[in-house]
Amino acid sequence: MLDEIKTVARQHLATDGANLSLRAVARDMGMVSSAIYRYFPSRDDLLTALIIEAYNALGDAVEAAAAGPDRLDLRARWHAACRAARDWALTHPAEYALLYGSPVPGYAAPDDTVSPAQRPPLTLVGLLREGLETGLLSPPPADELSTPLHDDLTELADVFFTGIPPALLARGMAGWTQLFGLISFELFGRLNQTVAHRDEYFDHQVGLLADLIGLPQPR
Amino acid sequence: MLDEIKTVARQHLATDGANLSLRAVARDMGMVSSAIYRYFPSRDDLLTALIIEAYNALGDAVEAAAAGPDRLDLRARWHAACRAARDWALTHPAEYALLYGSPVPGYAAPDDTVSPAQRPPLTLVGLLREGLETGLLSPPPADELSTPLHDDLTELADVFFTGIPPALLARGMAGWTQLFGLISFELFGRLNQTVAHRDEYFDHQVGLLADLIGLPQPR
DNA sequence: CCAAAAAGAGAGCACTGCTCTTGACGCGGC
DNA sequence: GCCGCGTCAAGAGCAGTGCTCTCTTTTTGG
Repeated sequence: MLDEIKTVARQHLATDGANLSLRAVARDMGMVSSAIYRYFPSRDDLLTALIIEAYNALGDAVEAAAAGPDRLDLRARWHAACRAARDWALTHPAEYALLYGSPVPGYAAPDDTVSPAQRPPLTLVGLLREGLETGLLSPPPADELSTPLHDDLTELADVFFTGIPPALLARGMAGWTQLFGLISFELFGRLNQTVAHRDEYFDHQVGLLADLIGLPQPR
Repeated sequence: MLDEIKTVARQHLATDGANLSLRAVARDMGMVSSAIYRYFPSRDDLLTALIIEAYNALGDAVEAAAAGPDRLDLRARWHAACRAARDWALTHPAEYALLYGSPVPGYAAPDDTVSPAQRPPLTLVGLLREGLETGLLSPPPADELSTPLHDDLTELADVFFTGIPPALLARGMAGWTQLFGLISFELFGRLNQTVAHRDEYFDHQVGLLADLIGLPQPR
């Protein structure tokens, strides 16, 4: 029953975006609107459930893609992970917008969402750690960071990304940011009448970021 | 009168986001809701007016910042333009979200918005053109692009960015994308409990992008 | 088989965007 | 002076929304 509601709600998400209507969902299920409130105490709780599911679906896709290629071919795994994120976003645009679009006004994401939300960036940075451990990836010079930023990122590394030097972490975050920007621009129509070959464009930009991070070229 | 409505609407935008209420705006002005419709035929038209104003405000800020430093110090101008965009976004978060957040469901941006929307990226790419003309910037190797992407970008350059070789244009677009991603992540709370020194973080990431684009270090 | 628990139905409140009709002003021509 | 006309605002009304409350039906368990 919970699943049925979520399924119908996902369909409405595609057309109505974040302001989907509980009453419309109820109508589609042949129920009366008040009956939904037995399962989800409020509309925001329904949204939260959808958000968590979406984060996990995206996380599954990215993690699976990153584990696909040869473990030592970091560049292939980086590309695969990025493509998986983009593919998921293109097939689930409304859910992606819910996750990474403008925050819904008046909606504060509860704590249950933060752990699923961290899965995609964690896998990307996981590639960096593996690169360091296998010696395939050499960290950028440490002196390129200002002191306060250095401290911020070492602390961040201690909590989430153990063993990543701050300068490399900054570049990893740049990659994650850029990946998000690329997908958002494409999805939100910023590439319309601009770039026709979206796949090639995306791959090229992801490759540029791989260069910036320092991922080695395949031999 | 039009201006007064827009001013009040901007205030509501800050709290209610994209789904601001015409009736609430009218209440604040001591009018009845139907009177607003004499000035804006629909809520979407009000949104459009706000969007155009916001694009122009952002464009003004970015253009002014890019013209501030020494004309030949491309890197300083790049940093200034990026900082201006971020500053504007931080002081006008709701309007930024309206421009670059998830598209409002059911709302299609009319053609009046595309020209103001192009001002920020045009100024950024304008820096690249000046760099080429003054010889301060050397374009990346042309063979790093696949053929279809090369064709796309040369065509795009012909229309909007005359004189920019496609490989450089791709890097400029990467910069624009990254700038958008950086601001969005910060504004949408993705840096909470992660990076404390936001200014330093932003500057560092913008510097990384400047490196990728090939902007020369100041002497 | 019958009581207890769970699930749905329905009415209602305050709110939304939007339309239509009605009434109040001010201004120029006769 | 007064009549028409265009501009403005007001009010009622329609269909929709999230949410709460009460009441009835259905299902379940001992």
